[in-house]
Amino acid sequence: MYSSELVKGTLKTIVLKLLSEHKEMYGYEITQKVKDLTAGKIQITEGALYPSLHALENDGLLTTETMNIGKRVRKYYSLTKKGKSAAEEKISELSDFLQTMRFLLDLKPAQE
Amino acid sequence: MYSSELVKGTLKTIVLKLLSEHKEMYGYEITQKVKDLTAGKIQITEGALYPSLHALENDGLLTTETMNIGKRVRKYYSLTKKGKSAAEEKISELSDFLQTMRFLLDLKPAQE
DNA sequence: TTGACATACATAAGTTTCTTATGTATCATT
DNA sequence: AATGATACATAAGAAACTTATGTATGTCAA
Repeated sequence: MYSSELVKGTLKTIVLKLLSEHKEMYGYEITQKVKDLTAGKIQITEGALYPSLHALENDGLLTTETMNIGKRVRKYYSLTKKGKSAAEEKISELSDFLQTMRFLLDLKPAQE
Repeated sequence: MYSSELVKGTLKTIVLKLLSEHKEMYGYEITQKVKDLTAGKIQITEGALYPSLHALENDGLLTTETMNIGKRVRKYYSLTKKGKSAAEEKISELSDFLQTMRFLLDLKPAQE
């Protein structure tokens, strides 16, 4: 598990990335997918995810479709057109950021 | 410039990394170094840096030495022994995290 | 058959870590 | 003498979480 400050800030981008690969996913599914893909190193809590999904929907990046599974309800999220381009931007920004951070971490000792 | 949520959470690790390469640095120097190294893409504000430095010092990871430059004061920070091992841990955690995030971003569309 | 755990949604209070604003002061340049 | 860079500092407010709690269904083992 990574310290939470690190993961903080990447949640929405992760969600947008997953939805750009999966057409539609529901909240709980997203938490499990991330957990699986990262071997448990990133665990999205529901307290973080649901408000985040609601915010993305409010911003018009996601639409929802509610399904009844037996007596339970599932809310499937998918990218809107706006969401697709936002996803691309966010993903590319994060990608760029990762490279910059990689560069910083690879610095060699300054001769002093 | 990256959106601030992204950079959030990496500040202390960046500081520890720089100090593990430079023996001693003062606050303003750190802000300039990061700006230079990242071509302005990461700009650490003083409102973020100074409290963060104070916290690291409080946790026993940094020690300070005050220098007089003309009539001005500079506060040089350097890693303590505890700071050195904390730096290694933080850097390796961030490095691991970057790899995990890279993996997530490289995912291909799931056949659906 | 009941207790534990997984599935599935949701929200609210509290915390951390920033941003933004402000303050003080020195130094160099125009 | 005014501007911008250098150099420290702190405080109020915002953002994005964590932690706790609530509701409810489904599954499985003892």
